[in-house]
Amino acid sequence: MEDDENTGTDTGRPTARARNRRGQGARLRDDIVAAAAGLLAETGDERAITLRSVARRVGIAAPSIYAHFPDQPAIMLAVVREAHVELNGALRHAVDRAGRDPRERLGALCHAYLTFAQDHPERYRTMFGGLWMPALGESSVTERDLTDLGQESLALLADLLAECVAAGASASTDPAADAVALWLGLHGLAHQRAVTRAFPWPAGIAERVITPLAHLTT
Amino acid sequence: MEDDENTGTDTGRPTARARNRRGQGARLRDDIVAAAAGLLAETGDERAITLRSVARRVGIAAPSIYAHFPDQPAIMLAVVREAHVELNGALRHAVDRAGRDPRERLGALCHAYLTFAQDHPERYRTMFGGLWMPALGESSVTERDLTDLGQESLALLADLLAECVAAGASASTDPAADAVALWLGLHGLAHQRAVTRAFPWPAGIAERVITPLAHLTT
DNA sequence: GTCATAAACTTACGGGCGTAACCTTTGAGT
DNA sequence: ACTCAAAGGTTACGCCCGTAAGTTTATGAC
Repeated sequence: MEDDENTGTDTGRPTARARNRRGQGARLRDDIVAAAAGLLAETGDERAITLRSVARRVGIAAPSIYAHFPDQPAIMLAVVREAHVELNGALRHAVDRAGRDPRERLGALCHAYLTFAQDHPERYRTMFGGLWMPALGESSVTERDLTDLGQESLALLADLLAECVAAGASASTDPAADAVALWLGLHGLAHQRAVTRAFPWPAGIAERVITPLAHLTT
Repeated sequence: MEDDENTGTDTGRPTARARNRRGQGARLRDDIVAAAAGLLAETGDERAITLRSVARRVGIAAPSIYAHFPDQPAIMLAVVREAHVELNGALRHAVDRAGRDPRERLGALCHAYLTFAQDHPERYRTMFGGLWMPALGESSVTERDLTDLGQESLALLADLLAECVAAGASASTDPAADAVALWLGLHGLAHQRAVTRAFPWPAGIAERVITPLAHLTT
């Protein structure tokens, strides 16, 4: 039936991959991460990211992953790291495009955050859903690896909020702490949107969250 | 080595279960849900809830679950439903104990919500994390089953916020919509706490979220 | 007592998974 | 030209999973 040489085991490798050059072994690492990210985007289910499925997609044998990742959680961590880099880039880009008014810059940041989550729900869920970490002690991923992840975007948010305070656009008395509160509101909205598409959202829910939490002056 | 009669297959049934009486077949259903909930609480990983693991814990054979649940997602839904009932009970209890001052009643509700999430992180994650639903079209669980789940507690929150407005304790102009915003803030905090224990929480983060979102008057 | 039937069991198949142990290709340096 | 290690492949073991098909047990109505 199949004219292929599927003689025995599960070498379900559709795209035979060209072997890398001598020093280029690390390029496979990036391909593995990209494949995992693609798998996540297509299936929307992080359970679909398994050593074998990733290997199949890359076009390599499953054990070949061991040379680059000790674990499946390690792959996850790499995917999440990359996603955070992308998120931070999108946030910075949005802030830069927003001009100089601190209030508009903060608004741009918040909306870019929400847009990112809405455009890539499965990625957002994986970044913050924390499902792949319960087996933490058994995996190669440490707790520090996780806590450091969101700090950059949070710092960006805190900076912009402080800008708003300095410009008189926000009445916050503790921008660093209120930035956390604001982020929590954004996260709640972003996460819930990423989880259930069907929810009776009131109109203008984003502003209803952002304006009070940022203590924006009317 | 094992003096047990493990003759062949995986009937790893440690606690031989007494067969139910004629009309009491539905009691096993409750036991299944309880076992799944226990499994979730102990492992903290909803992936650990599988047909076979649940069956092992109940003390029945895996296929016997089919008589009560068509799916593994169906078990999940039952667990989440029960958890929501429990949450609503806890919220009501807290509100009742809080006396008559609307503002204190609202505060009690919010803190009870956060406490529930902190006391049962894995349950909270499962209730709102939405990991078990990606394979939605393939399972017996419909989208309606999910959207209806949080409505009761949300309605309770909206009622209390309206009470606060009536008593002059809140400046909200649209309690129903602001209740959603307030819930999102609570959810963001609760979820993040349920996901990562290690996070640089500022002091009084809960009030920092609740007070602005509820538009509480100082 | 008998006996239909609810309640649950047994067996078995096919598949996916992680990973240990070993083997092959290939290109760079000599 | 030859080697040798990097990069990756092969095979295989053991485990767990969902579920289809048929079978046993014991309860309660007659």
